[in-house]
Amino acid sequence: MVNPTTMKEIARQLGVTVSTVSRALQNHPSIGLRTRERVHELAKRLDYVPNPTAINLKRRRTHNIGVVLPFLTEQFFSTAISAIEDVAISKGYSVVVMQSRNDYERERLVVGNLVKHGVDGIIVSLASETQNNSHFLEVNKHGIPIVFFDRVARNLPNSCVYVDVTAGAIEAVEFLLSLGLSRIALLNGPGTLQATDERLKGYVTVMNRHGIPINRAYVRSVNLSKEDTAKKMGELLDLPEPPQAVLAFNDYVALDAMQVCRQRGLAINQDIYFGSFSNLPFCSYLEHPPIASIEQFPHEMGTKAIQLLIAGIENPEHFTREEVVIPHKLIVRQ
Amino acid sequence: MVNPTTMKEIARQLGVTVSTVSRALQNHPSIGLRTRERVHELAKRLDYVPNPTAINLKRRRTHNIGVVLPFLTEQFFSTAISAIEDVAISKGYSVVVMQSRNDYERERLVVGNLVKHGVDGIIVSLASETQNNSHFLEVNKHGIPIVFFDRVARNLPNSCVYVDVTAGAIEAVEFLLSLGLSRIALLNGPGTLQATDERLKGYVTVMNRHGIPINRAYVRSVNLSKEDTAKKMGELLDLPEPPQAVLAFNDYVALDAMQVCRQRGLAINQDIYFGSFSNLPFCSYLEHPPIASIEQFPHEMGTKAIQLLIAGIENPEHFTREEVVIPHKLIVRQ
DNA sequence: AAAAACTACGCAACCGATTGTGTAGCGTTA
DNA sequence: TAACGCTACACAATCGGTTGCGTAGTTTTT
Repeated sequence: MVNPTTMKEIARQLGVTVSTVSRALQNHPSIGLRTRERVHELAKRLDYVPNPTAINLKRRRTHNIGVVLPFLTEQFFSTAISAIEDVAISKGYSVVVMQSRNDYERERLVVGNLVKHGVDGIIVSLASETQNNSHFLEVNKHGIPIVFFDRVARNLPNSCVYVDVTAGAIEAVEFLLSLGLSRIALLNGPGTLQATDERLKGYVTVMNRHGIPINRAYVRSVNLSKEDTAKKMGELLDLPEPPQAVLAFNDYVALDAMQVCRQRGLAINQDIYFGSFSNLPFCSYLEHPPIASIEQFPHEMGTKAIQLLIAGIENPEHFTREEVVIPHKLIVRQ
Repeated sequence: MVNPTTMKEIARQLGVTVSTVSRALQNHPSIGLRTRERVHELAKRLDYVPNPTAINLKRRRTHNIGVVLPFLTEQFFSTAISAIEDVAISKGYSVVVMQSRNDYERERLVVGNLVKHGVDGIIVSLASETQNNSHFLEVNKHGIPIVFFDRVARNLPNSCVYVDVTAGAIEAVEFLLSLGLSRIALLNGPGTLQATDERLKGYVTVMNRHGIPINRAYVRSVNLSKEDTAKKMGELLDLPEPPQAVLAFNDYVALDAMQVCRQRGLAINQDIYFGSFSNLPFCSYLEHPPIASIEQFPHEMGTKAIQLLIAGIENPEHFTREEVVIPHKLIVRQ
């Protein structure tokens, strides 16, 4: 069953040395034509597959790239990974995935695993609970390049790829205002996420710009769980003057919030409007989707992230920190 | 920047041999307490991380598991991977993902990559276009265990995990009939997929059971692309006597087909009903979801698949082919 | 006090490749 | 024909660990 065909075996059967076999398989010019042919032939007959581990040991490279993100099941991330995997394969790398589940401890753990595992580089989208970046400093100390995407840590010396969420939030809020909706709530993400601050900043900017006083009760944080979103949305609706529109942290939050609205008999895009981030593909199947969503192009983000990472892996000497801002786009639905 | 601290370096600084360092780090009893402590101390000071590649080479194990499936972006698969990754981590393995994009050639390629990569085992959900399994025989020849899940190849000597789709189809069709709908169409998958046959078998079984003649025009195959689904659904609606209900290959097909219906002014769950497979979570956000869906429990499938695989990796001598049938469940909505 | 038994390491082979260098054997050149 | 140069391999170190076995030096046993 097992097939431990090694160069040594081929060498033994042919009465030559391992180095000859190695060179023959690489078509090294210093090996005679006859010998080369015999080696290739026998290798094929014995189903020889070079041992990648041995080669990695010699080359001090594994051609493995680790990817750490909150949830594989969120389409935003699976789309990004899909793009990452695509580029990786085309460049001869493999992708090792680990999910943090938005849990700081688990993020530490899996990042450590990747280092122990011996990846050549790591791509990370931060867990929402992460407030401490020491585990990444650790990775840097080992000379393993990191690239952050979407949920980035801009205070670290690593490259990152993200969209200008503040600008996106500004566009989204402006759009909602342009519909004549002035009572706009913000169902924001957890305070640990930079993306949360940025959305808030955009929101505040627009409100100020239009001289609309900010209603503190309209601004709420959710921990991204369905339950918390439902609770916070309920609180918004219970307000004496409930919002006419809600800008949600992302489509998942929007959907969960919209469900609460429907349960209370509110008609989406009529009694209440939603704006959100991500523009997830399945929203196109909804009869009443969020009226506007900021597309963040996860495919492009993933692609850019791995390109930066591979560049960093293959040219460590020319490494320079880069911040790539992927253009976002306001998608208005029907 | 780079940190190539090796045992050799530790040994040199401490004036002992590498074997002593190795044993000290493993807390081998034959190493004196004093020496052991000094080694541990220095190792920590130098940020020593054992080189996994070297260890893998010695142990002839990489603790890597390859997973090949059509699309990471389909929630059914990302849920399965998520479960796989979870178990993998808890057992000390890492997951390398590759998507086949339902393309036979790409499947061959990535399976080959995984072998070259040196994974300890592979989990596969077949590409819809795959009609030839020689690439898996190749893998078997190298003694690398494989476990198939969901889209399985039952003619190979490998274990597999799947749901009884035929039984699911039977339940779904029976349910549609119980609603008084007798003109039921089947928007099936590609003929290369075993799952397609099984759905057909279930469909035929119920129709025969109820003495309903099978209308050949009601049974169509789609290649799972949105366009093809739209085309075939359109053809169904153009029939002189269009179906009252459609059993779709999965939720994606159902959604694409439903969209065509809506565009033609048909009300879902009123003018036409849909049954499908997968019960994707986001269907719960739809106002008019497919009335019934067969839940296939991707999380359980993934979990079972990797358990079988790891068992096969760790006890190759007791390997026995297993076919695990995960119980499905008919979900009726609202 | 000599033999036996430990203790605490060192030595060296090994995992499966890659690669720099050394060298027979043969044909060329002068 | 002796010196020289090629061709086509072999030898051996190396990547970074693991592990069986051997053995000084010390302690325990008789």
